[in-house]
Amino acid sequence: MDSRKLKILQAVVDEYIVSGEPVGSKAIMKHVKASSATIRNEMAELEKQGYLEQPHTSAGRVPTYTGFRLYVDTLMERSSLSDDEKRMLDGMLDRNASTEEELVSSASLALSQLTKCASVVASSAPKFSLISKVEVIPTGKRMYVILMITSGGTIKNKVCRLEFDLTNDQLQFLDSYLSEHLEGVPVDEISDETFEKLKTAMGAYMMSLTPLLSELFTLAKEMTAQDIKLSGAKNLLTCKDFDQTEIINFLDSDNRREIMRFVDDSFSGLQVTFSPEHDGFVIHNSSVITAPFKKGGRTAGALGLIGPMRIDYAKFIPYLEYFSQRITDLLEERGETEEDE
Amino acid sequence: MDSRKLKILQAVVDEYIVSGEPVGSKAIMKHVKASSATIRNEMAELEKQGYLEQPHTSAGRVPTYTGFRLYVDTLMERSSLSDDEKRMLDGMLDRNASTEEELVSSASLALSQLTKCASVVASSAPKFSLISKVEVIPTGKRMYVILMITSGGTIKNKVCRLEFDLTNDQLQFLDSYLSEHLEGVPVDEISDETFEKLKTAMGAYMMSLTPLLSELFTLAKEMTAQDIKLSGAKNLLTCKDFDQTEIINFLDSDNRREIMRFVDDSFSGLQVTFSPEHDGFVIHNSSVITAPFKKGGRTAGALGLIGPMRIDYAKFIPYLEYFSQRITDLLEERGETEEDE
DNA sequence: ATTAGCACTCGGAGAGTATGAGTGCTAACA
DNA sequence: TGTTAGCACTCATACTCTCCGAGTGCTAAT
Repeated sequence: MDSRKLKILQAVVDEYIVSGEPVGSKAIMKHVKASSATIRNEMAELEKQGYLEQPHTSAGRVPTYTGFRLYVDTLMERSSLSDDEKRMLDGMLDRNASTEEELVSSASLALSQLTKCASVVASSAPKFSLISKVEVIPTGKRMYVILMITSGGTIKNKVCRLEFDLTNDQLQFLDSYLSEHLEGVPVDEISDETFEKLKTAMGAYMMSLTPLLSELFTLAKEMTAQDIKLSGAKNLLTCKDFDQTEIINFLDSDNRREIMRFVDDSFSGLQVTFSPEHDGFVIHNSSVITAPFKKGGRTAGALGLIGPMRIDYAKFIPYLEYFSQRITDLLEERGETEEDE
Repeated sequence: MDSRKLKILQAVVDEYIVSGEPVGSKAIMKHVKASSATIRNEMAELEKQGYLEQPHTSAGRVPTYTGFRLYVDTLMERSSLSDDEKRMLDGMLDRNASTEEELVSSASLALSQLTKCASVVASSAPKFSLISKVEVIPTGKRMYVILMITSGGTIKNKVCRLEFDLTNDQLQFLDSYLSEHLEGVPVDEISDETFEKLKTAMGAYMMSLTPLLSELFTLAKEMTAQDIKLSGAKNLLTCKDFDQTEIINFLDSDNRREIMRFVDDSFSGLQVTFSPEHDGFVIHNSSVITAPFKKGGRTAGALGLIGPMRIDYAKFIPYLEYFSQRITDLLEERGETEEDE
């Protein structure tokens, strides 16, 4: 493809990103040394090739999804971060966060504030992390709390209401059995089979303990479930590129699944995807940028940005990259002092 | 005040609630035996008295806040629930909920779905509940989890990252000290003084344990903090009586405080308040209905509904009352089988 | 005191018009 | 042959104007 045509396409996208309105041939003259007539001819061809489109006959051109794709993949010139910017981004990260989750959340919050978009954190299920503690604690009559902690530092608990109170015997047996057989086991190894095995191992206590075990089992499942957290979702509402009712529906729906779909395969590296590439067009006219972060050498999750297709890629992609790099670094630092996991 | 005038006011409000548009004199004729001219005269007077107002000269009348006040306080005819309705409401309540929180949440969710409004739950801080368990659990290097459970069944935990690892001695000492001196203590008795006392009691361990204690202390504070949960907030966005940007701002702001303000004094009984009565007009044109529920004879929280001023009071107030009654009953039933608290 | 009748008001919908940004095409030019 | 100036054409947007009708207040009759 003609190099001038590419330049024109780039100019159209650049211009469209800042203005949000169809771009005419005259506006392009600032970027490309050619007359408006020439540019018009080229734009007509770019339209035939599917990179641009006209909302109506007498309007300027708007990049199509294919146009954005090309722009992001090869045309765009990423701006690199100034030291000032780096300092600012660093300042927004919560370095005192005591958990990985808090650290990543702070990055997500910062992103959503800086970009006025929604930001998402997908903590990949720490499948490789081990159960470091399981405990059943009686609280009030017939009420029990199951507590589970992993080596990764995740803590979850579940309240369980039984039909009958447990005897001390039962409780002690359960407690010692659980600590002996579950602690040190990778969370993702808790399967239906382990559940069955556990049940039979209870022997005479089986009847009374089964409800507790089943709760314990679902708790373990929740542990391995990939978690997703959205921040700044409200920003999407005020973004005029989106259809408000569509956004409301999106926020209403349980969007975890929806989001997961297009965050999932981003774990290998920075990635930009557009709504036509997301199954079922979750939000029309949107794009998603994701960057993975690592922990102990393995991808531990991803940081994402959900915004309109005309988001300022050149500026925000570096933000995202910087955050994911810093998170990786910080987790590394910490990892050195914790040998388990 | 003239009885016919009251009837007319009632008719205007009734009509306005269903239509959402200014009500003309002709529409009132269906409800009041009088000619449109008579009704017009009366309406003009009601306007002078401040109960009605006209958006513009040639439009019908809209009730003012004062009009709504009078309507809700004395005019309105509450519909009573049919058996079918009761069954439906019962069905929406999660009777298997293992915690009070889950139970009340299910009611709140149901309310927001039925009314297409936002619903709020304010669990009054269970000040009278006791700490039934405090535990410090090591997880990974320098990482500790503080776990606190109250007799009411609330569980909270906090991750704490220390500068140095604790010795077994320190940990054991802390654990036994905490269980001895904190378990059985009402959560709201944990004050700055207890914190100081705790610190000095640590003796030689003080230096190393203080960070943990301070986290423990904030955890206890969080326990007594009144909690508020909003469901169906999105409904407010689609409600055409509200200014969208105002709603977005409201959702953006940390609305707990805002909401608390007008839920707080509702703990004595069912109550309807209007936005002009809420400090700072949190949302223009809104009204809030709240109903308290009890536990062990004491008010334990309130269920609330946030909607437009033209919400269907006659229908929804009974819903709210029914839910709060059922919750009170269910908590009572459970209370009987749990003697503590 | 109530009501029928009437003139008046005013927001909102619809039609017609002007504007101007932007196009495609043609013909001239380097 | 690729580029450009010029021009006629298109069409969304904004604006004005008019009409309509729901609803009012007032007056005079009941």
